[in-house]
Amino acid sequence: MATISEVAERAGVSVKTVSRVMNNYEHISAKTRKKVRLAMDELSYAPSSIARQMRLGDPQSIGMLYGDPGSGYQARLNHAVLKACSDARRYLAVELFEEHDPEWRRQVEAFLDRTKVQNLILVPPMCDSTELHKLLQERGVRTVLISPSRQISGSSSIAMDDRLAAMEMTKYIIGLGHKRIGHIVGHPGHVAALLRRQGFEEALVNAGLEVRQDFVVGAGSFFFKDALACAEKMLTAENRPTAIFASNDEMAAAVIMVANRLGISVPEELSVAGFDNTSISQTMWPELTTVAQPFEAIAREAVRLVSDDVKRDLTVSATRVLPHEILYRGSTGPAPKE
Amino acid sequence: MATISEVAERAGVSVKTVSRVMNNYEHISAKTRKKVRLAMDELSYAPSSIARQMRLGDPQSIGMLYGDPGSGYQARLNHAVLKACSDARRYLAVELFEEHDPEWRRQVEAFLDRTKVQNLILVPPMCDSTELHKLLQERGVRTVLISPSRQISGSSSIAMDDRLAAMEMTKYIIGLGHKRIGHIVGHPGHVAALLRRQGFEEALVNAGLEVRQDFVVGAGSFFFKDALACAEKMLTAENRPTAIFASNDEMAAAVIMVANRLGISVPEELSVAGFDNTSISQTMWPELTTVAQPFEAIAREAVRLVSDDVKRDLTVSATRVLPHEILYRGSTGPAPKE
DNA sequence: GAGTGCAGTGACAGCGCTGTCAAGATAAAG
DNA sequence: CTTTATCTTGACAGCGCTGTCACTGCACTC
Repeated sequence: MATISEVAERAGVSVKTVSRVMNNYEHISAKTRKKVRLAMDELSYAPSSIARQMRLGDPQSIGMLYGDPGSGYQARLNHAVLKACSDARRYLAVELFEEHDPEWRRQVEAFLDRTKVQNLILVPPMCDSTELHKLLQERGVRTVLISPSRQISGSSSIAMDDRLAAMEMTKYIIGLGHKRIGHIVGHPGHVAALLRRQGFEEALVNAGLEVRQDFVVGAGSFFFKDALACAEKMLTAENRPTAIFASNDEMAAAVIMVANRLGISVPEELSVAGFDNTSISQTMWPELTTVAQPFEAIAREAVRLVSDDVKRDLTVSATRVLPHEILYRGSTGPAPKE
Repeated sequence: MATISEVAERAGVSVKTVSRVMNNYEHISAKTRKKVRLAMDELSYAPSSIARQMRLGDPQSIGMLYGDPGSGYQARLNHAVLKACSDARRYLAVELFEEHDPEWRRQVEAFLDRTKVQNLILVPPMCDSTELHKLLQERGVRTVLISPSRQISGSSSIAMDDRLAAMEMTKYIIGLGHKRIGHIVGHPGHVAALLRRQGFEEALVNAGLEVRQDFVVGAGSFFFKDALACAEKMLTAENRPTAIFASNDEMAAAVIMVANRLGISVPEELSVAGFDNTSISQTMWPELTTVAQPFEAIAREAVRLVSDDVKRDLTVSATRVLPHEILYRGSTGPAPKE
């Protein structure tokens, strides 16, 4: 409601000075600053990001390319970014991005033109498109990548430590007494899937357990449907595993499904663990033990990174790794007695 | 890239005239109009919605309050609205809305102030908040409701015919030869759940089948977890149903889960149908027969409704009902022989 | 006491667009 | 051939904000 000039009038200063206070300009006397702050509070003034953006490319504006939230992961992430912006009182311009659309280039350009966004948050899979990065670089748009498969020079990125988390999860399962543990591998094109597998195998090796190759299976995707066959293969094998750690929640849910069908009870006869803490993990019954991606923290950090403080002199691309958490829920339990 | 003044220059007219052409102003000579159009095309000009919004409340701008997309329904709907705006080249301002947040009022007001949005698309459950409507009315914001539980005077709304769809689905199941059909009721606070139940019962009655009250159960929610018990109750009953129609996909998935556990094969011994066509319906195996909400059409219509053409003289609130579709997939089949 | 430097502030313009008003052009009317 | 009504167009201002530049003090120097 309140406009900047009302604040200025109330504080008895010029409009420009109010602007300076807002943007933490250096050369402002403490007294003036306080006066302005007070006036702003009294009028509960919030700057209009619209007007800011108008000033040809407000460096404050944030954009996000929004993929199809078909997967729980996408949905959670999009939501988290939205929330982080909302909390930070930052305006988020959202644009749909359809990978397969041959028009995507035009779409993105139109988006940038319309919104004059200078900062873009890119989530998977958009963050791995070389073409997209080239376009953005040409246009001088700064990007922050969330869990990219590889570094892009000039972009900082934020991720969690998939390998470590997978290791911890596996260690936990081993700690429950399990000896025969299976893993369902995710999409091999995603680095995350590889890292999770690595962490899994590493934990087994560390514990002196054998890595049975017939217990590390994957169907080339992250999908429920494809995981069904993998789970079936493992669970009908001789000396079947007593625990299965899937590369994501959806596939873990498939394991539970198959176990149900085969009359194997979870967690009594089979422990199941997933990864991501997406909605399906609590939809299932028993609820899935899983790795909680720090979605909220990741999003908050992303917003922070595109903010003023962080100078863009980093030609070196920094990666920030955020801590995860393991959620112990009903789908895992002590290994059954032989 | 191109700005309005470039277009004006190229067309040899004033900036204002270009603006008039864009907005389909009446008194423009055909010749001028054509010239301007041509110049716009040549420069592939797209108006900056930012600048428009700046002109204090661009009536073109659309906003949306964005709920937690935890459920597949929410995610699909949000995505569809986003896509519709993108296709219509309309700028969508998105704001998170947390029902339980005591600060919601402030949040929404700040959002409206910041963005000057004049049109708001409201999806469930936001579209049913009396408080919210009061606030929006005070501020003169026009709203379009998607699948509201009840009419709000002054707002037009868009919905599908839940009752009819449920009837059709049930009729289809009956057509497959099923005689004992169960229904899992959704959240009784949602009108959709009630309508679906009505449609179900109506179809049974029409077919001369008995409505067994022990086969119409609900646990007061739309959740997977709660549906498990309902399914179990029905499936362990004597003379169990040979088909179960759940009020949404998530609960239908739960039915499949329970069936698996009980060694009842789907669809050979039990047909299962859901509602909504959310992602879980294709995540499941067999894939769920379900009612496809016309998400895309609903969203497109919503965008159309907030557009200029439709005058806001409708003090009467019109409801537009969009056609649904039934998706026949693997989870339903002919009734087993007795 | 005049010169230099910088902290602190404001006047002004302009981002891309549209509402207002008024002028010029044309058509209809007298 | 004027007068009036109507159509078509442009000049101008201003939405809320920030970059630029220029100005005022005051603290130092020599």
